Amino acid sequence: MLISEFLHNITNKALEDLLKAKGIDTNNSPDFIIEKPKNSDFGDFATSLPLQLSKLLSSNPMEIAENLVSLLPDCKEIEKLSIAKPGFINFSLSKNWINNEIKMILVSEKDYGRPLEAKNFKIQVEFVSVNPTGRLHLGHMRGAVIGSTIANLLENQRFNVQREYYVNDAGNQMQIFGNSIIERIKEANGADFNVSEDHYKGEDIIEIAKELAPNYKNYNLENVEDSTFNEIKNKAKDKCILKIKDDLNLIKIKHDSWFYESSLIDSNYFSDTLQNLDDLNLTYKKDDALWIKTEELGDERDNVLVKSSDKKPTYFATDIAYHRNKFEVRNFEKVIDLWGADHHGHIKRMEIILEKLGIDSKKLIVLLNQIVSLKSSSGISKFSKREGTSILLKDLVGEIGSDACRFSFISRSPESQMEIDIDIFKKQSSENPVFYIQYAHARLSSILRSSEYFKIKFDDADINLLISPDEINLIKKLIEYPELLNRITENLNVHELSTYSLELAQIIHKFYEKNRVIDEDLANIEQTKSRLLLVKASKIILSNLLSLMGMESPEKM
RNA sequence: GCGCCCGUAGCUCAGCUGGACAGAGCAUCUCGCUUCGAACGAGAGGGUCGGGGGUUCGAAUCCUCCCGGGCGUGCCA
Repeated sequence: MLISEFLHNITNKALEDLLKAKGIDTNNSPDFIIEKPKNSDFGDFATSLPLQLSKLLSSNPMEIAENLVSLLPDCKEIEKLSIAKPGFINFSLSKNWINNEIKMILVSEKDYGRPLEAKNFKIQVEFVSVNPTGRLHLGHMRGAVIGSTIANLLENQRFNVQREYYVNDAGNQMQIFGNSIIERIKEANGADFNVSEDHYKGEDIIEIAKELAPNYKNYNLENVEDSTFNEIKNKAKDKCILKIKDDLNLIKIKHDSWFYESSLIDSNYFSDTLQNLDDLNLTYKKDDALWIKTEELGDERDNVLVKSSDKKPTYFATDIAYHRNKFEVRNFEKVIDLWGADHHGHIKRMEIILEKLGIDSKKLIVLLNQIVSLKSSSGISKFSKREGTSILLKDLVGEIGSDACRFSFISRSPESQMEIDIDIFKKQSSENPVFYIQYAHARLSSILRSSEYFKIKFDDADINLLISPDEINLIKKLIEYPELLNRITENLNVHELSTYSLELAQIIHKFYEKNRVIDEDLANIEQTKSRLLLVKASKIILSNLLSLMGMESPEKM
């Protein structure tokens, strides 16, 4: 159990006792939190419960605080309880308990902060899911990095996690993609070509077309037959997906599952879903199209499921089938989708349809990240795949590296709007805070190498010798780690990982500057050993963090 | 117009379900390497938390109204 949970439990017990003594129904007891105060003078944890109770008990918060404290049990975890104006209770943890945590870090290593047993709970994290109509660019990185970090974290917390990429290969964009490829093949083969407004214009498209061109030298591609069109489109799609996989690989992302939109149609699961909606009396025909009655379910308007023009399903229609499949066929107990903010209007109608299909929509969690836009001296421009004006992921990673890229996106909360000035972005990458964190790791590694060189064994070191402010600060920061992981598992705010990493690195650097670890004077060997223990524990936590964020933990830099 | 999101230091951003003096990095200005890595540390300056009301013992955080920006409001995805 987390220490904050433990403190909450005993405080809650004291609260109930207090209310009973006053003859108040315990059902009225307020929710309260145990939190870490910003100022460490106020102990390791604190609660403002007495302030919250003031009205209910109609008495002075300071008195309530005293009463509550008197009702709290003596326990080995707590060193000191105190009250502070205007009505806080402050908890200081016992040295003994803290020392045990440090030992736990050293024993558990990668498993520190993880639950002991695997959770039998299937979670799918679906992220990236960019149309296979070109390579990934800067605008796609945000969701990719956040999604992969969430998946890493949930896996770390022993959920049964599947990382999925949804391949939108059945829609209109694929037709445009196919047409674009064919024009570029014609171009590559020296024939007349016609790249218009509606075509994808990026270098990546030209590259794919060039690879395919030799196979179609003797084809007349002017009025191409459906079969040939589909053949070319599919070959180009496959090549494109391989390139997307290469791109993802560059930023340490590997999906477990690639789910094709086309498979929903081929397997008749899509038509089955339509039938299902029809059975629920949710669809109707109008203007030669098939509509769904989302307005009466609370959406802004009704939506089209099957288009009149080509009798093909809309994105929304196949997405209903896709999400139904996640829950009904594959039995995920929770699904986390990472979408760009331009999809936010899509959430509500998806949820109401899921409910109609008998699926608890709370099982679907959609995380929106705000769209990334490019800023330059000429103003703000958008990433446009169609226009090919984006900055390719592979180029950016090649220039500034995966770790700096990942950190830049992890460290911002998803709802913050990013207007990236690419020159500043690149410049900041060279001095990216990730290097500050990694440098701390490299320094710790260096110390441990020295200890091996001097053959200093410190398994039996005495943690009680760690008493300087820098050492205490470091220890306190380390034992926050399980609380951090627990919190992010709940709120999915992975940018807290980056904030914590920076704080930890800072404390490590301060500790390093002021406390020489390896003292060559043998009279101080016990202190050397205890500090080595702390160094090792710090390195474990730092390395775990970097690993969760998908970054390297360098032994040397 | 309507809906959702955002506005915190010169710049990029944190600030965890309201909590105890508004933070970090970069940039600017000082200072510190004969000892484990100076990709570091110590210190200084810099903010009416977009603005006005309100709720509360307490508001950057909640409510409301303005201002400014993003996204959505397709038989695109």
